[in-house]
Amino acid sequence: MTTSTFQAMFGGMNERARAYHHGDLRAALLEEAADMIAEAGAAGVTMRALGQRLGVSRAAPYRHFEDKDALLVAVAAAGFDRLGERLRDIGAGAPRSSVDRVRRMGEEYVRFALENPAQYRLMYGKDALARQDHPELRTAGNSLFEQLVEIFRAYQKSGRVKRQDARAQAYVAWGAVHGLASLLIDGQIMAPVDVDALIRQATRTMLDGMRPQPASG
Amino acid sequence: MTTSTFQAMFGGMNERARAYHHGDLRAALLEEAADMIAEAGAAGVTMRALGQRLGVSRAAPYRHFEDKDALLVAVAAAGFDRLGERLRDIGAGAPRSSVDRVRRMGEEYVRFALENPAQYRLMYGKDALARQDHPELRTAGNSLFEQLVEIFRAYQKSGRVKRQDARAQAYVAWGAVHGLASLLIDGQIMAPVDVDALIRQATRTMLDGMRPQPASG
DNA sequence: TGTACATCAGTGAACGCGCGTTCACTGATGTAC
DNA sequence: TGTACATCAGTGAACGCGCGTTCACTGATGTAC
Repeated sequence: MTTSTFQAMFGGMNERARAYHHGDLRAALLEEAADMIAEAGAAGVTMRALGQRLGVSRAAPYRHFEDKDALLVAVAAAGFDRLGERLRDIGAGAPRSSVDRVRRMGEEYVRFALENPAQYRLMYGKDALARQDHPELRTAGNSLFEQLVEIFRAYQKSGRVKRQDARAQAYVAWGAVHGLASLLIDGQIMAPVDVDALIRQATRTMLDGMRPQPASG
Repeated sequence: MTTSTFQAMFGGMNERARAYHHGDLRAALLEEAADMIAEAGAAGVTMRALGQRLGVSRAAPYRHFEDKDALLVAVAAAGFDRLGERLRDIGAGAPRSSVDRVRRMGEEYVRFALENPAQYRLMYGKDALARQDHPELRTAGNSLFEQLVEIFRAYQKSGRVKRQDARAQAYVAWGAVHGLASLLIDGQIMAPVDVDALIRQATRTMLDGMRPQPASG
């Protein structure tokens, strides 16, 4: 049974992978864990199932990660990197107006959450707090936020946004997209809704609210 | 040991409560569960500890709630009721401008979450989705949202907000306060921040962004 | 006012489950000479 | 080119834990007559 599972899983791989040593179990663990998270949430990841799915013993993952938490931290950190890259790509894309660029980034942020709900929760949910003592995760999360602050700092130069503490602006903007993303992935916003339109409206509202206002109550 | 715990817990209560029958175990369970949630989150509630803390056997709670989920549903529903009441109180308070009223409601919403983080998560977190098949919870949640939609419908009459789908506006506003609340209670917004100022800025930005705009890009 | 009885709200012991993790081990690999 | 050996990455069995829940039971309560 172990043999057949093994063959089924690695039949297409090179000889090396078939051997006693896996080849690159660490990378495979990260990938498989990300898949399990996508399928059943972070709580659905068990070290036992993880080994089994890779055709490896239960104890094998412990050769590569100190414990389950360390594994989840690595997956979450990878998520921060991916999201950061997607936002950077938009910033570096074809030249557009600065408002447009920031708005697109906000929309992209929500889209990332919708495409990777469980991983997003892993990155920003309450349990992420308990993992803040892993420096790897803290760094990844912080640097993504600093990226956001930089965006607002640059944005202020356009005159399309109030000149005030960019950090506070970043928090407000982050709150808006994070809130919409959370409501959507947690099933709080029900069926007959045009999600794309809602995302656009939310980011637009937030940016409009940050524009320098003519004197008015 | 059981005896002394019992006396310690009920020493101050009337004779009835000391007896074999608890008196009002159902209400006591709800209250104690809410306390446990506040202390250790919803995941920290165990049926065993619950019984023990009330000086009652492990099995006793099952006389009043079909299972653990039913108990949590009841606690969450109570949360919706409390939050709804707090928002209604503001609406019914001393007359103010309509902007001011809505802004205060937004701030109150975030404050509720900050004061009851674990219960708030229970109400709106991902596991709430799995409990949507309990009609009690669904109703409580929906009616709070409808309350929010009504607020925007009334608010539109003031001319201080764009006349458009009040439902979509409600989602956007909800997203903004929910996002800020979530970031705060999940520890994503770090220390040197004036939380009250941030809450004010976020609700204000959101409402400013909803104002009818003079023609402009 | 007294009694039989149905019903209700407890008890306490136990079942069964899935989990993270550890342990002594063994096979494979790479390297020094 | 061959060999001894250290090291690394696996194995598989087991430990121990806390949990939700069930079960047969018993004491307390309320009610019909």
